[in-house]
Amino acid sequence: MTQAEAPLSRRERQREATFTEIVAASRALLAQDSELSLRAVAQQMGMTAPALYRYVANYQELVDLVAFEIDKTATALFAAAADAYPAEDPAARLVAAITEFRMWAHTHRREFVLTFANPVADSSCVRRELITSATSGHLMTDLMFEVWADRQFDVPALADLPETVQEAIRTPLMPAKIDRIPEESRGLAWAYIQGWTALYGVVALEVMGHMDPRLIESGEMFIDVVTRFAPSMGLEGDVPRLVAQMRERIRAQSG
Amino acid sequence: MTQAEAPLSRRERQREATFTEIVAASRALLAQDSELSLRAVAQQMGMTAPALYRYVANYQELVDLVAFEIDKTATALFAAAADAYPAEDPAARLVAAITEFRMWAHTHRREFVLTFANPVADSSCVRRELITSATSGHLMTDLMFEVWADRQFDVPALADLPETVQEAIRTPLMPAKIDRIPEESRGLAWAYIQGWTALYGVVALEVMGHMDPRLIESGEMFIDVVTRFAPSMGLEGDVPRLVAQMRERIRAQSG
DNA sequence: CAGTCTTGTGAACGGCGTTCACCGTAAACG
DNA sequence: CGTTTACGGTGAACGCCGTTCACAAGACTG
Repeated sequence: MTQAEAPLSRRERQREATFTEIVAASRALLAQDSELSLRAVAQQMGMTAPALYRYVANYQELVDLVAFEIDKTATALFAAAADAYPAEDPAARLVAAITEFRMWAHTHRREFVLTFANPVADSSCVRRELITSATSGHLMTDLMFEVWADRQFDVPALADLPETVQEAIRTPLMPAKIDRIPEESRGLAWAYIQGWTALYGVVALEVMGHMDPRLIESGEMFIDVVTRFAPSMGLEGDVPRLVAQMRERIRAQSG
Repeated sequence: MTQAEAPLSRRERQREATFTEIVAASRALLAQDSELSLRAVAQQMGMTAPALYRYVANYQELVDLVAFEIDKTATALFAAAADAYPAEDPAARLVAAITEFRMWAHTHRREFVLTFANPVADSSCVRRELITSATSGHLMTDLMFEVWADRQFDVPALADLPETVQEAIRTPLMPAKIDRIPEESRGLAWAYIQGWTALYGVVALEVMGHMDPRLIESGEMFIDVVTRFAPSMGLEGDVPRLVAQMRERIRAQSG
């Protein structure tokens, strides 16, 4: 915004490169299920730990940074899954992204916990700032908006919602691209948060292992949650095919 | 079971006492927001860290032990909250316990994360064993059973549920006292897991801070989740008074 | 009494986040 | 051009952590 073009000086480019290398090294560690530590990251880059403090204020900031980056690349996966379905079928696209989210969470437990189940440090500016611009939130809201544009399902009128909810929706702090939503349908944002809450509940419970292993493996609770939420998006009739779609994706992974 | 009476020898009593002191020291640390570490626990007890290894195999086992104990004492709180309402009003009792759970989670973030949002270590026997006998699960199932006994709301027929769900319900690994449920109503267990998943979603999201602070503070999403779940328990007509009950409890804390 | 088993200790190892003094070198400046 | 400055790195150190191990003192057992 402030800087239209970026006349990155040599130094700045170097610095940028190191930043991305830090993230890459961190993700490599997580991928190979090693512990994420400053020393380990430094070693992976052929540096020593104190050097990292030139780029990051402390350990927590590294975690936040990595979490944000994970969210970004994971979101690309979800988007790709959605793009396997045509724009004319927004319901299938939304379900595809959601299912991909669930599968990703299971194949990337560490990353999931880091990104979505990490108690956001009290007022840690860095994280808050990043969370506000979280990209997975944007994608999901977008996909849900498309479903709404297609089906025009009922959303609660703003006036019917509790005051604090109205405030939260009117000036959202969390990731949401509500600018496309017409004023009279801002209740859609509330529906979005409802859906995200439900989705988060199953997936987190599954990933944390606080659920019957057989239910986790089959994914039936996940399917059930989506199924119960679908009608509120005007998708009653689509439930069978959407369930089939989810089952297929789940089977693809386990088989 | 195997030992009817307990002729606890002096040594055994001493050992038992030390065990409870370990848990107490750990909880004290958590309460004062200190880090939970073997060394800290030992110091709190006037011991040295290695001594703890006489009681606990490793750090994770201490955590599991403490988590189980936290669940136990927290459950007592939830039960007490339920007991503020008469047995003739099982809906109010259930809602009271659930609301208390939510409030407790907020006032005991650390404990909540430790107990309910801790990735259960892969096949760590200790934890699995304890989880199976988790007491909060028992309480909630009981309270929900009472609602069912009162309202006789519809539950899915076992035959209508996916196979893996049937298995999971017939031989539950998770905490649930299903013995009181008549054979033809075992679907109630499924309804219970649905409810727990929804509840877990909001509360975890709130506690982790991955939600608009204003929604967290007002608790409106929590209320919304309960409200949307109530009809499936035959509580459509009770929603207004139950909402009032929740709002009162929430206000009592913040105000 | 002697012997064993239990429960504690202190020292040590390796690893962690973090700080600090220090040093080359690349950029910026006059 | 030379000089100065600031950046990005180092190694050593501090105080934590979980964990191991040899060892000692005490309590039970026969």
